[in-house]
Amino acid sequence: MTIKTDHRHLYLQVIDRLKDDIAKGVFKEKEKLPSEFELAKSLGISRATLREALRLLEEENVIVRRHGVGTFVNSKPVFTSGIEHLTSISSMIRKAGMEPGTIYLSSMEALSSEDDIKRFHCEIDESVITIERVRTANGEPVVYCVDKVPAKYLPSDFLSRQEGSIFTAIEESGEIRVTYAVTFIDPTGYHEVASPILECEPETALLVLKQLHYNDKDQVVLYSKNYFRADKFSFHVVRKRV
Amino acid sequence: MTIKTDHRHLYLQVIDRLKDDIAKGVFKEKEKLPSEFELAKSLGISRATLREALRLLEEENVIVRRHGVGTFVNSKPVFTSGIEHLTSISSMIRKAGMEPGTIYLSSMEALSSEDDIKRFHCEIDESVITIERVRTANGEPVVYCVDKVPAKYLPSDFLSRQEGSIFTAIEESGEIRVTYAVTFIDPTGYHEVASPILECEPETALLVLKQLHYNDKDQVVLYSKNYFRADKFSFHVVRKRV
DNA sequence: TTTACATCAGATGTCTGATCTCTTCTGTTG
DNA sequence: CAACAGAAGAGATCAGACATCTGATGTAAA
Repeated sequence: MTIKTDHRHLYLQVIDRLKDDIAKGVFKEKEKLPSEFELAKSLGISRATLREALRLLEEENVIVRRHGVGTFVNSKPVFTSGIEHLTSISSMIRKAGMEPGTIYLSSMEALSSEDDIKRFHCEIDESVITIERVRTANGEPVVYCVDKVPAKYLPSDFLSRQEGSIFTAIEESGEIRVTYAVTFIDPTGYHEVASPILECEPETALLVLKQLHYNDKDQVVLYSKNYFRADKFSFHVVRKRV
Repeated sequence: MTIKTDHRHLYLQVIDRLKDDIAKGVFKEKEKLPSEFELAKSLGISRATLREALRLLEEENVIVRRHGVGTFVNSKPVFTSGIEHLTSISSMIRKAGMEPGTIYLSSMEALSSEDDIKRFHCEIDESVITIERVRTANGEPVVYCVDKVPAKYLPSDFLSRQEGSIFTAIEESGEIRVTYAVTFIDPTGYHEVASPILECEPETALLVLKQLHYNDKDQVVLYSKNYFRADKFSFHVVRKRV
């Protein structure tokens, strides 16, 4: 029994536990999973709860269940870093085996523009913070980021910090949690601002991801525009038949 | 009672039924859903089965459940046409209010190349069909498509048809069903083959989607490379926090 | 009047244990 | 050897109970 009691729902903890076990190799590819009855017993939970977890793992393509046969671990834990998962740029760079870095270009605070009001559904006299940064991989510039966030969502001392993740700063108070984002994908050839900053030739294509980050109340809390060097980054998506 | 008995699992039928009801407006936005007990009773199923369906609907963001409060219909059925759903180019064009068309450039049948063998896990002497087409919207070229598919997956008379969806042709026999695809997103500036075909200037950016289509046995049955005019198409993704 | 606390009803979360149905294996029979 | 019947094991579904959370309401104290 751990000190820190996990207050999240049980089936979510079970999902994490099973994913961990699969990742650690406790359960190997194909076959392997014990029957629901045994698995529930060994996890110390009821079969009903285990089944809720299994159903979601099946939906995520982590496992496959066959009536009357058993539950199987799906090999290929590949696509998990696809664009449909919201991950930070830092972790993407780190996963590629390189060291992420950040160069702050500018921060400014201004009253909300017409676009801001539309985006954030905020008041006309609200303060909105705009931050420009360049993300680097092993010291080389790879992404140019422009982030906009209403000042009320950030700690008051944020502008003076000049470092740290905006994401983390927003969630710092504990009142806001970014749960999902809608990303618009937009290829660009030469971009007069981004291309020089990223030190790339005019013929190097850029991929622009415009993202609206939402909290659990479906309010936009962060708008970011990221210019990726297409020759350095690769994105993929798993598309499901509907 | 309908004649055709539905042999799919019960919880899947329940999901469809609930989605239908929401679409039809039987259950309106927010609030509305009866308690699990009542809903199960009115659907003639057990609460456990209903809960399996509800859990998946929650995962799909169709509903929201709050412990001790109730189950609510999530408004905004918006983003459903995002890139994470596998839809045909025709339907994308039609949804934009334009008339889709197809121009066949070439079809050829050849023995598998080294790449083909790697992609399809096929034999070295197998026949692979390559089809080049241009998709049009209101007569204007917007997408250049190169599709590759092992001949064994297609009806023998396919090459002589010169029309119809490759997708449909593959599934025609009833033995194969494409269940999902993995799409790699790749922006390009000028492309020496695609750009002239799409009649676009060198500075018009292209978005290349390379897709591996899988059947339910996780075999690659179709590889397609689609060049979209970036000024005509827009893609978006809903990214979930993990 | 306002605030704080206790209580309660109703909803989802979890558990137990049983039955139903599907798939696979195995042994019998012709 | 093939066809069929049965058994065993697994997931699918069911029925009902209890646990826990949330929101509303009533009541007493400030």
